[in-house]
Amino acid sequence: MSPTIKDVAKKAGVSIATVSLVIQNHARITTATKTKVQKAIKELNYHPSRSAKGLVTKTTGNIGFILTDDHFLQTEPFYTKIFLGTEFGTRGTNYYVLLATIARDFNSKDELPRFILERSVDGIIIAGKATQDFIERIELLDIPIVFIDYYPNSGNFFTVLIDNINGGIIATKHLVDLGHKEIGFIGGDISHPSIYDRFSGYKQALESGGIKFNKKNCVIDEEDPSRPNGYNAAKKLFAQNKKITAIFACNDAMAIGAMQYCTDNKIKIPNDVSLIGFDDVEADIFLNPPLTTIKVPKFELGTEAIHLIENVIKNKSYHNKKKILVPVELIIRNSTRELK
Amino acid sequence: MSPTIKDVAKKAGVSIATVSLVIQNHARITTATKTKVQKAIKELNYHPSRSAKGLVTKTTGNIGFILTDDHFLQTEPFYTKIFLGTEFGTRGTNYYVLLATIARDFNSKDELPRFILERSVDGIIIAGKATQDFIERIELLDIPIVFIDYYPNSGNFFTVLIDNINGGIIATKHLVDLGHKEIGFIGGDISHPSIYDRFSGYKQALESGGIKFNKKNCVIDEEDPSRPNGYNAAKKLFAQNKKITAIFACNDAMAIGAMQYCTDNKIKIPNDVSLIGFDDVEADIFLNPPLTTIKVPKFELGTEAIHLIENVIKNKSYHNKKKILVPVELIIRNSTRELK
DNA sequence: TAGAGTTAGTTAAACGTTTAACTTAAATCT
DNA sequence: AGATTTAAGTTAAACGTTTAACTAACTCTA
Repeated sequence: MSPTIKDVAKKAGVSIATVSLVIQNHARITTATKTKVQKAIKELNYHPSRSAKGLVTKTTGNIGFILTDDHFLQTEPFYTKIFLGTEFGTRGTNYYVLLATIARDFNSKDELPRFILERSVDGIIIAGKATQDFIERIELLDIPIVFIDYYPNSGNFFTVLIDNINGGIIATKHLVDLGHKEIGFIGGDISHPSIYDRFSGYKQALESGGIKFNKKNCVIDEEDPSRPNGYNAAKKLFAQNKKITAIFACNDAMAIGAMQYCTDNKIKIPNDVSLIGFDDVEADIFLNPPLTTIKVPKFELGTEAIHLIENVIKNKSYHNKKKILVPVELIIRNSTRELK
Repeated sequence: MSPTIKDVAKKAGVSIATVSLVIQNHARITTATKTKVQKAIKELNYHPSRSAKGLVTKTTGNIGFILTDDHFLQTEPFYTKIFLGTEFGTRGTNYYVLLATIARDFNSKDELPRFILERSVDGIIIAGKATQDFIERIELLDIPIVFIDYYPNSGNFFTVLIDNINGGIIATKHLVDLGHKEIGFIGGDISHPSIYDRFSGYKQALESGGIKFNKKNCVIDEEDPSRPNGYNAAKKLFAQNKKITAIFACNDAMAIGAMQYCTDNKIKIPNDVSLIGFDDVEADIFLNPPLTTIKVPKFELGTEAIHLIENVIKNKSYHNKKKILVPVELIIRNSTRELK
């Protein structure tokens, strides 16, 4: 049987309360007894029982991670990386993270994830878009929530966000710096704050570069930013403006689709048109040519979310909701080049 | 505050023991009181406290899922799918699954995953290869273990496996049926039972087809089955035998690498050579041409593992270790064709 | 009809922590 | 020196379940 706090107490010659206080490194304990107890803990290889602790503190030590199921059907393991980041982020803590997927179109008929119904989590992280219906039901529960790469416009939530505006700016600026003037933007799901912000960055950089924004250079009506939609968007874009010499795709999936379109239509990248994506997914370097993109530190988004929710759980009172912005980085590969 | 078993007992007019027995649907309870209690549970929206239960039963309700970290750096989300399958598999159960990654070269200096050290799991699932060092340390712990897509040759473990031999057979038979005679095999990490078995299937099907096995048609010395290694293996293969008309790659990643090699060297697929992979990853359908492959039901591997470990946990005594074989399926796309 | 057996439910202890309230001894103050 | 404060640790109750042992009410059986 595993040793309990009693065994430690006996071995160290103190009461179990003292052991408990040492574990929480409470100020009341002298360093002398502290070391004594710690020694006993080491020697017995003691680990406190989570159940017993949970019973009295009414905590579970778990954090729920929620994702819409469609993300796992995608080729690009974007949110998977983020999830992995959360797992890594818990290493210094006493938390475990529990994953659950919900339907992309979660609605009133759907059940909440089991760990929520059973109150098996102390807080939850929602990555990517979730339906309003879902968010509203979760909010009623009075459980700490942190969003990643999304925030509902219905309130002021804790969120960790990609610096999409700046990403949009540096991506576009890169093209401008290369001498391009007719710079297209292709995007999908423009109502998603991330896509919207990338588009904003695009417009800002254009303006800073003295280039007038032109609606004809934009295709933003695709339903979501997937490869096939990137293909379609590229087709539409060239139909709207034949003189395009550079394209900024709102993410790498669409960029890959656009690249496919170009290949199919004898448009050489980067000779005829430069192409830049956003996200930096693994597939990028296997493309022909390897894709220039904006690197999103996916892993970090996860670790930041853990730190944030930890704080939110600790200070329930801490109500000045706040957003954490994770910086992005330009990765120049071979799909962009100077305009001749 | 959440309702407790006491609230339910009071509402139903029974003792808390009765409520507990109803929850476990113990035979001692009449249907009358059972329904009475269940009604109270529903009305109060009662959910038993996992901590309290865990404290007395010495269980945690968690299952650990262990994966070497390199899998998450790969483009193909193979094990991610399996993990997701386990999550799905727990829906009918009372388990949660906790993910942890370990180093690919885990050795004596490395720490075991936290949930193991803290005894926060009732059983663990190990997906893919793990070092002998890791497995040995885990075994000492006397905790139920189930392997997925791997098994150490040091013993007789519970495992859920892909039917790799049959997969190798049907893949090769497909090529044989198309009239190919000079059929290459490219593989990496041949010491991995999955790769080894696919190779066995290849040889068996060759024999059944009346084709003599030829070492010159095989490249099996790549370190692991990745895209770049697929590229290299294809190069070696053609260097060994120019007359190859079909290739069976041990997985899709290598097939994709091989396809790249062919493209770079003006070898047309499927006109000049037919190519078949193994796994059926998302990327396959975006390839040019889309890849014929053997579909591995990744999701199912996960759900099967959950069912298996559930049983192992339940019947600790059940020691006739057993293997579950998950069937595979031939998916014909455009990378294979009849030999002219 | 008494006694034994069976059935359906109850009682109470136990699980391993945390923490408010308490104790004791030492330090500080007047 | 005696009273008061402070410091460091202890005591004991509480958290919400499970389950062995018990009880009371029936049902048989001879």
